[in-house]
Amino acid sequence: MSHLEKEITTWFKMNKRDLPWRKTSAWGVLVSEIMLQQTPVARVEPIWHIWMKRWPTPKDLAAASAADVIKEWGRLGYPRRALRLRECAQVIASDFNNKVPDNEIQLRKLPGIGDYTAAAVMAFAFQERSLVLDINIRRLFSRIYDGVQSPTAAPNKTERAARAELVPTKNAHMWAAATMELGALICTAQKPKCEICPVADSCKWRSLNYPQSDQPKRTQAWNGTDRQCRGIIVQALRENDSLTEKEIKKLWVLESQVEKALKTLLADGLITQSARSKYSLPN
DNA sequence: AAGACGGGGAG
DNA sequence: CTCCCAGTCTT
Repeated sequence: MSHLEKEITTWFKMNKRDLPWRKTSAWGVLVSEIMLQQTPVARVEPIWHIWMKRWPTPKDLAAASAADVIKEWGRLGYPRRALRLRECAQVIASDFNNKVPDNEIQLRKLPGIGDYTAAAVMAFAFQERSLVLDINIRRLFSRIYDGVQSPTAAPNKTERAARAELVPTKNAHMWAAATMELGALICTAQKPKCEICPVADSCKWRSLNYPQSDQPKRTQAWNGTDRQCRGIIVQALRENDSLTEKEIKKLWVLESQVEKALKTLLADGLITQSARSKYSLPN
């Protein structure tokens, strides 16, 4: 075991958070990983508990209505994730005997599961060796090894190869969890806590006296008509049971026709009064 | 390779 | 106000 691995895993055992998805089923891990995509831990926790109680296994979620799924998603953001997670549950229920596949290739094919989530499920649900590269881990290694404050927008081949070299043969899942936790709690994007970091002495960024680097350009959330329409529609879904499966799906499948979908909903009286007043819509 | 896609808490 | 968050999917 390398010096760095020892320091980080020792720190992890002493300082890790007691997160509910660290002691749950593979399905529970998968649900948490989808919810955690671009979404802070603190906001996910309460919703995760509600989902696991209501839909304890894939087939339970597979049987839920799209409207209920959107409603229970609450304010997590990116509500299409909720629909994809439901599709994912339907595939697992029908094609995988209601069991989350323990194979990265098959996981990667499921809707809403990309490189990160497939690797994370392998590590955290099945304790298998995989290359987990989330923003926390990427930032940690960017600083320690590259001396750069912030990682690039997306991992490239070079980065993946370099980080794959670091993944230990034994207890790779703990390496993933520990580096992620260190990135999330100590090696933070803003005001990192270097004075209490267990590997500060090994950090190139620190030894270079913290050179600044531009944050990769993040695409601005678009504030056009379509987005406002989607907000109205989601609002209506949260308050209204009348939307059909087909109508809901149309909102995300036909991205360019959201405004048209909204008009349909208005015409059919499916937009609630509170949504009308919130968005100053005509009655 | 670049954009779209949510929402809210922190500074 | 800007920045950030256990990314994914589509041009």
